Amino acid sequence: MPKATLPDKFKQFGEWYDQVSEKAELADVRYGVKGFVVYRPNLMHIVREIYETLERHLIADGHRAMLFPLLISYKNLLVEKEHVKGFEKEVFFVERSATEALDERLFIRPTSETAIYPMYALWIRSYRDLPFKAFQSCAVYRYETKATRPLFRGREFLWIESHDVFSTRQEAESQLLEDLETTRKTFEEFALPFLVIEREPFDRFPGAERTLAYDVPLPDKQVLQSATTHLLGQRFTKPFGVTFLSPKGEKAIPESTCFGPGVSRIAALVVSVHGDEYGMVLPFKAASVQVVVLPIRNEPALVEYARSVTEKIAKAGYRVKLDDGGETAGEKFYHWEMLGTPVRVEIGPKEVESKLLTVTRRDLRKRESVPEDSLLPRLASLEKEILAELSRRSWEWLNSNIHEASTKDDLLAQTKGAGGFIKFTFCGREVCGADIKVKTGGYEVRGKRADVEEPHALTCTWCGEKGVELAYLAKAY
RNA sequence: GGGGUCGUAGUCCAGCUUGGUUAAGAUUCUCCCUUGGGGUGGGAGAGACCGGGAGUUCGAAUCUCCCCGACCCCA
Repeated sequence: MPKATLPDKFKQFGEWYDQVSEKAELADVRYGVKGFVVYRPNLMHIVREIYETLERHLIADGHRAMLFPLLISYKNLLVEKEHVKGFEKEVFFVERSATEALDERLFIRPTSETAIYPMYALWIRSYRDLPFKAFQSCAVYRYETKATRPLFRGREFLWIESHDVFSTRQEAESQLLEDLETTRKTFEEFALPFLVIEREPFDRFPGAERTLAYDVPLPDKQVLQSATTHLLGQRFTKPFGVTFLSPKGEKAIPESTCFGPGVSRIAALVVSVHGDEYGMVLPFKAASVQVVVLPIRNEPALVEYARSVTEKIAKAGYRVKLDDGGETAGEKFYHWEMLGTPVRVEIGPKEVESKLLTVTRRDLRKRESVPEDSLLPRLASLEKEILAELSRRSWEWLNSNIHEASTKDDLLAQTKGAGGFIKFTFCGREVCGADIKVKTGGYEVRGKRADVEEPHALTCTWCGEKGVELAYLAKAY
C-alpha cells in the first residue's frame, strides 16, 4: 500500500500547507523579505488560469482591461479621508532614491482608487461614457503587521481590481450581482465553494457603502476572504471630481463600484481545498499537465507505445506529458500525485499487448481499464467527472462547516467545538460584535448572506437586544 | 500590540549543557551498476564561510549583546 506523503491537512493544516508548497514547488519562501514570496512555475500556471478565467468573465460582462502605475502621488491619498484612515498604517511610502530625497512624496498602491479616479475624472464627460467598466490585473502592496503566510496574507499579493462607474445607484447596485456572477462562474471552473456575505457597516472596506465578501473555510476551519465587491456610491467620484452631463445637459455625479478578487488567495484555495495527503488534486483547468503518460519501465517497446499514446492525447488538445525518466514506477506515481495531475495513463507490457490502458484518476486515486480506442472520450468524461467530484466534495466541506446557535450558551459552546461558520441572530451593533470577539477567543461577525434571505429570531442571540439579521460568525484569516 | 520557541548543506536535523582534530547522519542532486505494475539496493562524488554583525577568549556552531528571519500561543 502506498504511504501518505503529507500530514493530515485537517489536523495539521499549517504543516500540510508548508510541505505541499515546498514539495509541489509552488511558493518559495526563501526569498528573504518578510511577506514576499516567489511564485514558481507550478504555482504560476494555476495563477494564470485563475486570471484568464476572471478576465474572461469580466470582459463578457462589459469590462475592458487597463493598467495604472504602481506609484501614486501622495496628494491623491489625502482626497478621501475615510479611505486614508483605513489604509494609513499599511501604505508603503517612496520618499527617496539612494542618494537624494524625491521631489514629490509617492506611495505604492494598496489598491488603486486614488490612482484611477483622477483619470476617470478626465475620461468621463457625458452619460454616453457610462457605464464605464474597466479592470486591471496587478499586484498590490500592504504593509501587513500580522504574521504573513504565503498566498494567504502577504505584503504583496496578486489580484484583479475592477472599477466601474454608473449614472444611477440602481445600476451600481446591480453590478454587485454581476460581480457575484463572475465570482460564481470562476469558482465553479475550479470546483471551489464560497459563501457570499454582506459585511457589517463597521467592517467594510474604507469608503464603501456596501461590501459583499466571498468567504471559504480552509481545512483548519478558519475562514478566508477570497474576494470582495463594494458599492462605493459617490464616495470616490465626488471628491475626485468625476462628473457627467445627463441627457438633459445637467451636471451629475456618477455612482461607482469596485470588485477585487484575490488571485493569490484563490490559488491558495485551489491548493488547500482540494489537496490531500498525497499532494495537490487539480481539476483539468488548473493543471499544467492534465494527463501524464507513464511507461512503467524505461524499455524501448513501452516508451515507444507510450509516445504514440501521448501524441494521440496531445492532438486532442490536452496538456499531456510523457514521463520517460529513469525513476521506478512508484517514484513517478508519487511525483505526479504531488503535482495534482488529474489523470495518469500507465503503460506496461500488458497494455502494449492488449491495447487496454490503465488509467488512474487523481481525485479518487482509482485505476480503471480503458481500451485505447475509447481513451479520448474517456478523458473528456473524466474531465467533467473530476470537476464534479471535486465540486461535490468542496461544497460538502463548506456545508458541513455551517452550524447554528440559538442561545448564547449554545454559541459559546460552538465556538469552542466545531469551528467553521456559526449562524446566529445579530443585533448589528459593533460593540456586541466586539464583545463576541473577545469572549469567544477571536470569532468575528462576518455578516449576513447576500444571496438569500434567511429568517432571524426577534432578539440577538448574544446580547438579547432586538435582532436585525441572521449573521455568520467565524474565525478569519 | 503582548508572550514564548527556534535559525547548522536544496530539505530534515545531530553536535551547544561542560568552547579545542576534517561539523556527524538522513534525504536531495550527479555518475556507474542493480532493480523495475506504489518511494529497489549498492558504490563513488557534489553540497555548510554553522541566519547577519559585534564582543569575550590563545581558540566560538557552542558563551554574551544587538539586528534580521521563521514558527506557536494570547489580545
